[in-house]
Order: sequence, then structure tokens, then C-alpha cells
Amino acid sequence: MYRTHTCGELRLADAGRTVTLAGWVQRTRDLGTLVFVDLRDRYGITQLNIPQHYSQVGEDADLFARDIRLGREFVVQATGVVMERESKNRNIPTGEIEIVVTEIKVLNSAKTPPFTIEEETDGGDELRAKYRYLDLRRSNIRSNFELRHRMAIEVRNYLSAQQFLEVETPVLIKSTPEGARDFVVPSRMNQGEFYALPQSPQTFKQLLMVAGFDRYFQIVKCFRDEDLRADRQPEFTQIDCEMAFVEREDILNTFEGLAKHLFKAILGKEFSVDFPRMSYDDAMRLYGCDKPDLRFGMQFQELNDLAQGVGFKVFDEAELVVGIKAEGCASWSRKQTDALIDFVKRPQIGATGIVFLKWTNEGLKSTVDKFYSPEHLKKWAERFGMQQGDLLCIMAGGADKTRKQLNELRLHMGDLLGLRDPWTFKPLWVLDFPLLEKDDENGRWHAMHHPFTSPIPEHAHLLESDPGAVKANAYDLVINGTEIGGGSIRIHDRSMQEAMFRVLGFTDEDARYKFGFLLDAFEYGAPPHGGAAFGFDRWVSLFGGRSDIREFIAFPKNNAGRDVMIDAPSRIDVIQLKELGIDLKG
RNA sequence: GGACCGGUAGUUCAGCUGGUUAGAAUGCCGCCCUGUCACGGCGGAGGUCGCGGGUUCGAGUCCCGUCCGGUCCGCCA
Repeated sequence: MYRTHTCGELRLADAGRTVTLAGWVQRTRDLGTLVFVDLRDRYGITQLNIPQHYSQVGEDADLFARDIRLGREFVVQATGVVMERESKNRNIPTGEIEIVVTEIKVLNSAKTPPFTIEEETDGGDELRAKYRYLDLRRSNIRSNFELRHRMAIEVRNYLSAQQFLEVETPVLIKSTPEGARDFVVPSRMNQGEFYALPQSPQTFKQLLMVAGFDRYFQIVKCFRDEDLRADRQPEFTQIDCEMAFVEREDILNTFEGLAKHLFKAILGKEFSVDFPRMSYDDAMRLYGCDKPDLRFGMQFQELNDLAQGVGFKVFDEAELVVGIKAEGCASWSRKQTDALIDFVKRPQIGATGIVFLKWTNEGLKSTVDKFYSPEHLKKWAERFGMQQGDLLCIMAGGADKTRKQLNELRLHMGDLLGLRDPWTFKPLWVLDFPLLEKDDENGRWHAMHHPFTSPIPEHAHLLESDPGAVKANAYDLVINGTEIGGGSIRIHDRSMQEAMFRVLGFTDEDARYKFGFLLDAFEYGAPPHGGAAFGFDRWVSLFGGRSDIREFIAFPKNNAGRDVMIDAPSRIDVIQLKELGIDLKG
């Protein structure tokens, strides 16, 4: 037996017991005739007191620490007696006791780790990624996985109680490059043909509805071969759900229930009122973004009618003049407001500038008061409900672009003003997305959500005559400006699905080749159905108060899609290639 | 595909307008210390300044290229 207890469980009440612990050497404190060792495992840290003097253990005992080397991260088994400490450490749960060691054994030695295994490690990202198994020993990283585990359990508890059945769907499927790029896997037995890894189990879950499973879910890996971000990995985990015989309202209620359950069970937060809802059009108009962060205000106000026709060319020529009000920021210095202009001028945002209006104790002052009379500026201030001490930031230009730029500025201001507290949670349903978007490059329509999304019932007849006007029966759950998940009521009728494919530019042959199985299934009694999928990694990181999902994925990829620990992807043997019928040239 | 930031002891970083022997902290090694818990004290070892080329009397520092890491835009139905 390697151990009788873990390193996190012994207390003063255990004093006098003989115990055996096993774990890693966190730190050794050698005081000469006293040697303390912090022994660490997943459950905590317990102090070992390794006697150096006969007075502590009797004349016939061995002397220990001088004879045994206990370097950092050595794996050690120690037997001894639980004793009350002479001086206690109130900062850790086991801090009142220590183990006075009678026998100690090194189970495995360790090289000095390249960075310190502590909450505040000295290791940089690259090194930690290469030695991920050491990084995962750090208690704060480990606690991310305890959180992830608890959330997965609670998701299963909730959905299972709601009659959802967890069903596994295949990972080797068919390439249907409609949205993201597919990862593909060559088939040895069918040379020249390829499987694709699922971007989501979308069609399978719909087929499970046709199969009459009624309610399905799966916590499932999905794969998308697109460039990465701090919150995007090529393989990621979704909570994937589908329900039959439901309307939008049923789905929103069910998954709002899931979200509330997680908030309560994991964070102890209760939401007594329903999550607010906002149309896509309102989100874009008021926040310039389809996933607004509602932790703070600064809603957009448009100023075209009050700002145009006075001779200020920038505003006169703009499609949209729009601003936000930053309360209490009128005292900002020229340097601070210039920094905002620099921020929006960066190529990623690409704006040309900002017009400011301050209300200081000297009254309203603007960077454009050459063009606008005090009466003009007063009307602007009224529209925003401005008070003394407030600052207005106004941008102008093409409508879509300007909204997007002002959204970036709004979020930046929120950061600067500390209005984006990670422990404040503001959920929101965004509804009535456009069904289709026009691709700027080739002028073709593509599905904003995915091609199986149904139009809202009153727009169904417009699908082929006026595709751009059709709203989708789709919804996104947004929390604190992060898209946590989304879904839709699906098309369950063959002719409507065929019409959808036609609008997307598929020939009938294409549609049959790629999705014939689904179209066929719709002819055998497909029930009305809909569902949703939630980004599990993002949700966990949101609840963990961090924005980098890699901290919540045990073995993540870097921003070039590489696993730097195992060094993947890698070349494969020519024999393997030959078996697959693949000839690499060039 | 593009923009920006970074690469200097094991590690995290500093190193000015180019100029003697490239520093600090931490880690590591040795000695001392009977109540530490980020123990403390004294001493020591440790560097291809990512790589290649160029400018210069002289390059960690300037220029060009390249590789690696990170953030973002595009992309992500």
C-alpha cells in the first residue's frame, strides 16, 4: 500500500495516528537540525518533519535528511506520526499538524523542473506548454479542471433529469465544406477518398430526432480547421442538444434552465428573472455587435439629424453619425483622449478619428465647436442624457463599419473604466438573426447559422423570392459579450430544405451528393425539431474568470495549431503514405 | 493572407543616442542555522544575447532576411 491518506485530509483530530503519505516534494526547508518538507498531491500539502537529532526519535533511530536527497518534485513515500505543530500555519487546511517521519522512501527522483510548480509560476507560456504535465501540477491550473469536471457533471444531471439521452455520434464522417474548413482523414480501404472530422454532429442529431429519440445531448469534440485565437481551438468541446416537437420558446426555456442550473450549482448565483432578449437588429443598432456585453451601458445614440447639414464635411458625408456617452470622463486629459483616437486608428479597427464633446464646469466643449453652435451641442447632450462630467465619443462613416468600430471603442472604454468585472454575469438571448448573408467576394448567399436553420414561420414564403429579408428562427446565448452557444428550429421538410440548398447555390445533384441521406430521412416522418449547442470550453473559462480557453483544456494547441509537447502535427512514414495511396509532391 | 509585440543565465526580465569584464531577481550547488512554511545568513557556478547576412574601427543595441512564441484583423455555416 502506497498511502493511507492523501496530503489534504489530515487534521488536528488525527494527532497520534501513524500514517503513510505519498506525493511530490514541493519545497524543502533545511534549518540545520530541523528539516521540513512540503509534500504535495492533488488534494493538498502536508508538512513532513524529518528528524535530524536523536532527541526527536530516540538513540536507535537513523538520522535522515543528511543521508537522503529530496529535490523538488521527487516522488516520495513517508511514514510517520501525525503531531500537533509547535508553530502553526493558518493559511493551509493541514497547517495545524505535521508528520514526524520515521521512514521515508524516494519512489522516483526528478530533474529540477524548468519552472516553479507554484500558483505564481516563473514559467512563460512556451515553456509551460512544452512541459504541460508539469504545468498541470500547479494547483490553480488543476482547479480549472476540477471546475470543468463539476460543470460536465451538472450538465449531465440537468439534461438527464429533463429526459435528454446522451448518444455518441461518429467522428469519421463526410466532408461538407459549407461553413468552416474540414479536417480530413484519408481512407486506406477506400483509396482516394476521405473522411472528415465533424464540425458539429448537426446532421446526426437531426437524424436522431427522425429516429424518435425525442431529446438528445452529447458533450462532444468538434473540429474546425480555421485559424486560432485565445478563445478558439481547432478541436473543442460542445454541449450539443436537440429536441423534437418544440418551438423556439420551448428551447429557450429549456436551455435558460440549463444556464440557471449551472450558475446556481457552480457559482451559487441565482437569476430570479428571465434572461433579457434582444433582436439581432437592436443589438447591431444599440451595440454595433451581435453579442453585446451588457455589464455596462454606453448604448449607441445616432446623431445624423442633429449633426448633418452644418458644413462639417466628415459628418455631412457620413452614412451614420453615432456616439456613446462615457459617464464621468469629461476630466480626461488630452493625452487620454488622444490615446482613444490612436486605439481606433490601429489597422485592426481602421477608423479615422473620434469627435469628443465634454461637459466640464466650463460648459460644453467640443473638438468641432468651430462648426457647431452651443445650441447644436446642447441638443446632442440632451439626446444622450448627458450631465456635467460626462464625455461623448462620436464616430462617423459607413453604417456597418462605423458601428463595428464604435463597438470596439465601447468595449475598450469598458475595460479602461473597469466595467467588465469577470464575476458579474449578464446573460442575454439574441434573436431573429438574418437567415442568410451575402458573401462580399462572390456575391453568393450563405447561411449565417447553418443551412438547416428554418426561417421564422411568417418569412418562410420569402425564402426564394427575397432571401435577404428572411429572418432565421435562430437564437444565441450571450454572456458578458461572449457567444456561449446558439441554435435554431430546424427545417424538417424536404422541399423547404431543397429550396434552402437552391438559395445557397447548390445544384440538385450537389445537394443529393452531400446531404441526400438527410433529405431522404425527411421523407420518412421527420418531426418538427430544434436544438442548440454550447461551447463548453468557453463556458468553463467564463465561470473560471479567464478568457484564455487553453487554461481549461488539458493538452491544448498553440496559435499555429501545434501541440508543442508531443510536437504534432508531424511527418508520417512513406510506408504509411503508400498504404493510403497518397503521393506527396513538391 | 495581413498588422503589431516579444526572443539576453535553468527561469522571468533589465540592458539608454552603438563603446571597457552583459546585470538583477529567482532557481541551482556548497557551508551555517532547533519551529520554518516565499525561512534566514554567507559563498559559488551558470551566457552561441534565436539563427543568417549586412553597416561600422567596434553590434545584445542599427539595417535586411529567416525561424520560434504571443495578441489581433481576415477566417471561424
